[in-house]
Amino acid sequence: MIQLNSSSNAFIRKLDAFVSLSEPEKAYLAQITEKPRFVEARTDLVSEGSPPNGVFLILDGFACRYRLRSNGARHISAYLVPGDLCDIDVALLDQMDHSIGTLSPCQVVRIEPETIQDILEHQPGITRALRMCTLVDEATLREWLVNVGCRSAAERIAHLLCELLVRLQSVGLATDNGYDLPLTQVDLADTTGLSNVHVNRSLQELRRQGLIELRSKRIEILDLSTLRTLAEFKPSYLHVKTRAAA
Amino acid sequence: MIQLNSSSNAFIRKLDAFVSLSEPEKAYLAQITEKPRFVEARTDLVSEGSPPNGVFLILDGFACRYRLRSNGARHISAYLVPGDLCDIDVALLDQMDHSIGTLSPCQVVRIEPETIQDILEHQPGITRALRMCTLVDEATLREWLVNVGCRSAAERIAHLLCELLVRLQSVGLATDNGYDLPLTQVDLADTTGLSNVHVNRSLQELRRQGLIELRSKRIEILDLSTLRTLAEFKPSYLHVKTRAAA
DNA sequence: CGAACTTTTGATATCACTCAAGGGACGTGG
DNA sequence: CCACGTCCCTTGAGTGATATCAAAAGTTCG
Repeated sequence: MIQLNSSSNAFIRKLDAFVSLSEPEKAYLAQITEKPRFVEARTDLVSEGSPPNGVFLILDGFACRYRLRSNGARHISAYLVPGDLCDIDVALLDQMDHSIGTLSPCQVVRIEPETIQDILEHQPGITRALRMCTLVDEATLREWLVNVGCRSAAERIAHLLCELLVRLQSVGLATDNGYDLPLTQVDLADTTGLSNVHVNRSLQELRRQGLIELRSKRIEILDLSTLRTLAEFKPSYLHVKTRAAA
Repeated sequence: MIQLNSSSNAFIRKLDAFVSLSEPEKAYLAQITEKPRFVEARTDLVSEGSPPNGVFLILDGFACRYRLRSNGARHISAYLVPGDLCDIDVALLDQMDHSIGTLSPCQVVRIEPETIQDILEHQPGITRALRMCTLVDEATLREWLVNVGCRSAAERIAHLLCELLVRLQSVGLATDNGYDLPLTQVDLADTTGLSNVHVNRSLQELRRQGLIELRSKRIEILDLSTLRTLAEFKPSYLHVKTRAAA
């Protein structure tokens, strides 16, 4: 288990893992993130079509980027887990091309455009870490595209579960093999491009093979090695120093 | 037809459309991009696993980002068309998590890390334009994910064709309804997550409906409005001032 | 003119979807 | 504390879109 510093939070831990922040940098980040706001599940933080206004940082809970099709179908294109920040350059655009909403109850900080500007101008270390975050977000998006584009249902789900294990471990929110997963099967379906019925059956298949245990929003990965092989999961795209090298 | 300035190229045209470059900025970019290199089709510019070294700019032809699965399957996660530059911050990472290769014969410029550094430090206007390019690339990736995740075969292909029309128009390489498309049906299959056989049948379906004409690497869109409706294509994610508003 | 690649066609197989309904779990109000 | 509603998970049956395999026809290019 990663030992949590009381003055730390998921965001600081995540950035620190990328660039080894100095104490003043940590203090700066702690000050910015000190008053999180509670947001209920299934609430939009940013809506498609609206002008971007500041940037959101998730400190607890799961949020996502998503789009709605005209037939009502939702597609989730990214998860925002604790420590994740939406794009720092988003102010350059005149309107959002997707929405951001919570999936579970969340602790959220909204960062003002002026603060972002201040970081970009006067905090090179933090800026560097944030740029790396953006690159990793992009790599993750590419990985999801590959996932949906050419893997079977069970493989897609397995890949997603492996990815979340690494991401949550890197912010101290997962044990060696398990983590809280506050998503419904419908959420997973909208993420993987499958129907909820088929997600259900694929999860059962993973359980039947003894790879995972999943109930009441908690997952334990019973056989990580086989699950990784099945999903062809190679964590390098996350650019995290994994504790257990693949 | 967009009238091409002889001192201009696709890259300058693209950036200029985002931020209205000054003459000195255009001159700076012209100087950087003055000696393109010819690269044959199906050649890697950057390989997965290798450390990034400089950044590539496509001035003519089609390239792509792709990954290979262990079973040999390829998935294409982005097209690089004339004017497109791969990520300016890529030097922050220690190794590439995907490959970049040409699909058709290309004119390519390699930009040194020092040049990128110089731009980021001393060319705020250009930097701003490049940051917008990155945001658009990310939005495009999200759109592709939605495409593969929840559209039918014909819709996916239609969407891709609509996107390319807008992107190529923005750099003066498409007429109102047509452009050169130097891709094989296998390339399209690896992009859309379909089999090449099914791409072929879907293209026939689009032809049969009188929506497109496609032969010998040239596509004419015969009924753009219907094609857009079919694909549910909304070009806002490209953040381009389209000549024909949707 | 032949070799290699690309597109097209046909036949069959399969994965995943849809529709429909039953069974839990959880919270709320009586 | 029970009754009820709601949301989520699960199961079954039937369907459909897309994959796979195989081979023919067309194209490109040295």
